[in-house]
Amino acid sequence: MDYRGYWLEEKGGCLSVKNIRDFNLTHIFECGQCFRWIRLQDGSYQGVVRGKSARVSQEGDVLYIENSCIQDFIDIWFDYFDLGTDYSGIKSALEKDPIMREAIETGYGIRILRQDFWEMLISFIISANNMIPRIMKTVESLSMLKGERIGAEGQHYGFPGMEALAAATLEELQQCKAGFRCKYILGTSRLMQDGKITAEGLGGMDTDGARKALMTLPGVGPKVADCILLFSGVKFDVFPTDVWVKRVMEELYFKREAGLKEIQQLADSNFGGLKGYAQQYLFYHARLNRIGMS
DNA sequence: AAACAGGGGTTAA
DNA sequence: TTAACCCCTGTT
Repeated sequence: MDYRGYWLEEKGGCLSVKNIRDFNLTHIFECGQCFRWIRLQDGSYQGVVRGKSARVSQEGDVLYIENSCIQDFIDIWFDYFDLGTDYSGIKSALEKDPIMREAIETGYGIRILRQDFWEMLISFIISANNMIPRIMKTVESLSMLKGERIGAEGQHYGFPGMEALAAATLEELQQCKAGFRCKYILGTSRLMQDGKITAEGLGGMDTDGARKALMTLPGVGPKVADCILLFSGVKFDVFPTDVWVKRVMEELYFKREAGLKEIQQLADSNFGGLKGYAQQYLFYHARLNRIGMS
């Protein structure tokens, strides 16, 4: 059947989605936005989304989702993979700049996943002063520790809810190897229980107000706040600047060392409201080509 | 084999 | 503005 320009078929418990454009699973899963998708030997990816485990793969303009059905596509995948957004338009708006043009060529299939706000909040607290393989291990063990068993054989775990983490002890959380970040996870979980900070609430504020509100939570500084806003789809006019983005901006735009403030200003004047997307293309480009190293 | 360097945001001083 | 925080990986 046709659903908003995509052709859907169910075959033997596998859903195929035809006519995907501006879409590459490697670009999407390796651009630093998510921590729960693992690349398997055959190039497919295994992950957990909204309390369900899934395996996805891609051949050209067809996306395959195992153990999924048309209703799941309508309920989950269309939104999760941001399939209602025209990335060709975003890319051509950004491509006026020759440096961005090259970054987009590298990561042409990037999409910003619409991930769960709570999961992003905790995941990016864990990401501070940390590297991706370790963040993935910590998120996984936190899920095994406090999340619910899911999957056909119960071999996977959903991301733990706010109540489960708020009720944990510091000693319990230390098992997931988050180190000094454990006290931030616990502190933020307990503060969040009053329900004063929500994705909807932040979405209604201006971007700077939303960032400041998030920064009242322990373990959330400016970079982590911007990641949370961007990767949960609350705000797209943020430019999370980690070491890789700093390096790529210095190497390609400034041709010198640059401070965080001037990087933010340049991103704003060059990319405007699309700077969140620009950051993703630049991050992927920088990491893949090790820009700014050596 | 054991010791050490490197990586990486936020917080508190 | 700068040191301390924690743990894993890679190198000596």
